[in-house]
Amino acid sequence: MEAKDRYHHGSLRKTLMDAALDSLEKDGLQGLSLRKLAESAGVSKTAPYRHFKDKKELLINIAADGFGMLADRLAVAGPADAAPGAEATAEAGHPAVDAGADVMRLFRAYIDFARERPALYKLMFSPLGYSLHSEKCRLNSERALGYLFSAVGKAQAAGWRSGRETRALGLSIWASVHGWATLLIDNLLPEWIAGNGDEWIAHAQALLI
Amino acid sequence: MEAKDRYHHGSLRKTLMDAALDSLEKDGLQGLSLRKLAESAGVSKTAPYRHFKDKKELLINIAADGFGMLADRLAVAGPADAAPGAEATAEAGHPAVDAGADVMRLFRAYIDFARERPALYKLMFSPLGYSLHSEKCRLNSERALGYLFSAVGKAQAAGWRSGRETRALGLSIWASVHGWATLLIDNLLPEWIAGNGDEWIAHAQALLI
DNA sequence: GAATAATGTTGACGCTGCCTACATTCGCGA
DNA sequence: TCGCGAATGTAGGCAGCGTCAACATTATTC
Repeated sequence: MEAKDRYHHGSLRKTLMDAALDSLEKDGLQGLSLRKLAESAGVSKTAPYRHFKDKKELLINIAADGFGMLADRLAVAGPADAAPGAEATAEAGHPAVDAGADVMRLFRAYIDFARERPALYKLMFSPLGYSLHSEKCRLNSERALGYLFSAVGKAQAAGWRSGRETRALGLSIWASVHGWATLLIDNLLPEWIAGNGDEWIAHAQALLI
Repeated sequence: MEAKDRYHHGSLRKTLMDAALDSLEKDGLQGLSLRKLAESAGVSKTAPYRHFKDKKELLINIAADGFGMLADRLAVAGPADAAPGAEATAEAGHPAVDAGADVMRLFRAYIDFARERPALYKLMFSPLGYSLHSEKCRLNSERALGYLFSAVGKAQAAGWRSGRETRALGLSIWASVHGWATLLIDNLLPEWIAGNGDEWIAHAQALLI
């Protein structure tokens, strides 16, 4: 925006991260190259190495942010009593009526996120196993899963599948939602369900409800 | 094995496919390069292009074979009456007792396959969307899923979750098993479940049973 | 046996990640 | 205010990759 001809960029790290996210959305993980990012930031091809040890480290940071975004989404879509101004609905008091509904809302939010940012979601769960090597990745993913697990626990307390161990049920739900997300993203489902709509929900409920 | 100095390889295509599968298991998709495959086959770097249009076409064929292998696995692990010599158990006649057991056996076989050949499994469901672009891929994957769906249908006929639509339930089961497979493969589960053992089964049953 | 198709080779191009050596600028302590 | 070290950016180069075009060799077929 300002003088472009100064030696130091000023905020190259953030610029590269933003550009990487854009590139991911546009061309996928395949099309993301450090050199292109550098060029788009108006900087030489090796400048990125002052901020990231290598390409993998950049991607790990992107993935970590992705888990953060997912966690934020789930937080917003979480159980009513976790959202601000929830006391009202709590007072209204129909606790056990739609016990599974909260879980289903998270399920939905999770998949919405994955479908909005498919390349990012794939990166987050990519072959390189990013989430294991980064503390930030681990923390954010644990936060995201935390919302899911606590919703499952509360739903159980309200009578939904109360017989099962919460830990086991939570992991099963996670596996299920992750499976749906990847199948939807990769367009592996038959046409009568793979559209952009919510037809998948009716099917997913066959197992969940 | 024989004279190595003849101009034509004789079975380069198959050799390349085998080498590709090996490379996949050993170094993952990342480490697979056409040039290395060519060299391991004792052939020049561009020779593979006489048998595959490009790298992607090779991988699509590998993926198609993978779906074939998966289908074979599921066929063997399928409902007892589909296996040879099953009349005996059928005569014994406890049809509805463990209606979900057949589904669970397929579930197990599916995940065993994925864990034995993680790189191949990931390729089969990789970002490139292989299964869509190849007839062989599509047919083999449909065969594999066919076993799963028919097991679900039979289990329903025997009383297991009989209220649900088979198509929806089958897809949900597939999403679930696929989710478990990828989470296990990528080591994203907590240590207390991610071992090589079958601890995951107890957890998966929390949703399935 | 000659024409033709199938198969393999050579050399090159552009792209990539990343290394080493060097240049510029920033920020802090004297 | 100066100067020095740290932070940041640049230039050039290397090896590996997928792929293309041109050419060589062998198999097949009339």
